[in-house]
Amino acid sequence: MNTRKNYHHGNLRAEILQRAAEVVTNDGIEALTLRGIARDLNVSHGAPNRHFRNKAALLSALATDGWMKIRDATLNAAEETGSDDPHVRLNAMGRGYLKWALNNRAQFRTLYHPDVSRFADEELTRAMTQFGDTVGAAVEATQKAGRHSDIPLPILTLFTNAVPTGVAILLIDPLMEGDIRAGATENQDALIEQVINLVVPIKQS
Amino acid sequence: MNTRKNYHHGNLRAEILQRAAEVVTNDGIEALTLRGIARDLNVSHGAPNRHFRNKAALLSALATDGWMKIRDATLNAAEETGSDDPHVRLNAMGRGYLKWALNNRAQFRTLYHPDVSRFADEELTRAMTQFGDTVGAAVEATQKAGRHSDIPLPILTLFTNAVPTGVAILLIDPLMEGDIRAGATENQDALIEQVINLVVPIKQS
DNA sequence: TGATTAAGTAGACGGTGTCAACAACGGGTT
DNA sequence: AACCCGTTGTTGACACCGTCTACTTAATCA
Repeated sequence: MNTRKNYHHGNLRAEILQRAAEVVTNDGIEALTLRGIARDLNVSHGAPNRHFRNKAALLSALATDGWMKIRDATLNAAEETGSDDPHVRLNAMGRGYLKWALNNRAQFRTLYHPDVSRFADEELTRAMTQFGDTVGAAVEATQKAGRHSDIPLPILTLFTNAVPTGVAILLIDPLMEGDIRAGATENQDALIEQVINLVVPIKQS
Repeated sequence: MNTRKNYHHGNLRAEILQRAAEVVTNDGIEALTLRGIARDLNVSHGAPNRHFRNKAALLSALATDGWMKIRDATLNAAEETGSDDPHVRLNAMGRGYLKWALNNRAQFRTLYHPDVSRFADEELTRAMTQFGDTVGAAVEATQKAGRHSDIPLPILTLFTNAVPTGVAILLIDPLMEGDIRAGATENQDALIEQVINLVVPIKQS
């Protein structure tokens, strides 16, 4: 489609990232290949190496993007409540996280993929840290407001994080679909709401 | 060590599985290679193909073994309580699951690895179903005993499953170790106990 | 204009999974 | 005992992959 005549591509790096995201979405991480992407972009097989030191770096960039996006989704969900009740906000964050994960399954998978985390570069760790800080602060706020005030904050944070993470992984795994028919899109929102309410119950005021 | 003179190996399939488990444990899934295993066993590079149709089938067998082992660990933990209180039993199951996962990190990772679940064979799905049934029954028992009796059983099951799963994945991910220093082995048991108590509180009698 | 550097190309290398053709073994059947 | 035949292991080939190096082209800037 892009009948460029330029020898220089201009923004190959961005196009590689976009195409990689498509491939991961359509065919999964295991189908991602540097040479394949180069072919898709009508570019020589060595071109991607100019922009990504190796395949792990590409994966890493993809995961970095994912962490930033899921952080945005989480934060936006909190803002959209228009409330300043920590419980209401954290509850919304959990739902926002889960909704994003279920609507971007392939990219979500990259976040916890072994090939990614093993060779994480600095950008990736920073993106993860930012996400962790964001939800960490929200969890702390709920505890100060009285939620499980008797247990250590790190434990409460771990628990709070684990539920959306675990639910997303269970629901996304194709093998589980048989067991959990709740994955159907119709009642997806209801499912999310009910399961998140178990972690962060909204106080009746 | 095995200075076999036989042309026929006898139990090559079992040895491949064992060696594969070692490799995964030591160097991770991404280091697993059919040819490498063949080399390690002093066998031609094509030999493994007689026992596993392709690499995915080997991974699948590994995951099947993992599901059976983690089910055993879970069931044993319940038995060792010597109690018939559903809450006590389910609580112990959660701890047994988590302990097994943290002590067998590499194999645990195979359970949710994308390359595995995508090409699951019948054995694997059966092993997963058995695990699911086991904990599903335990969860149902707690609900009948009064735990969250107001919400649908599938939701409660999903939630109960998600916590140990999510916690294990978060603690195992090498990138998280910075954030969650609770992974240290000394207080690992205490951590497990506290986080599981948040999902399945033990009734004071 | 001319030099320097970034960006893309072309070819090679070793490694991998998988397949097909072949060879060795072992257990029945006669 | 001789034979047959299916199982298991071997060998060689193929296509593909990631990565490296040397080369070429284009763009920038003094």
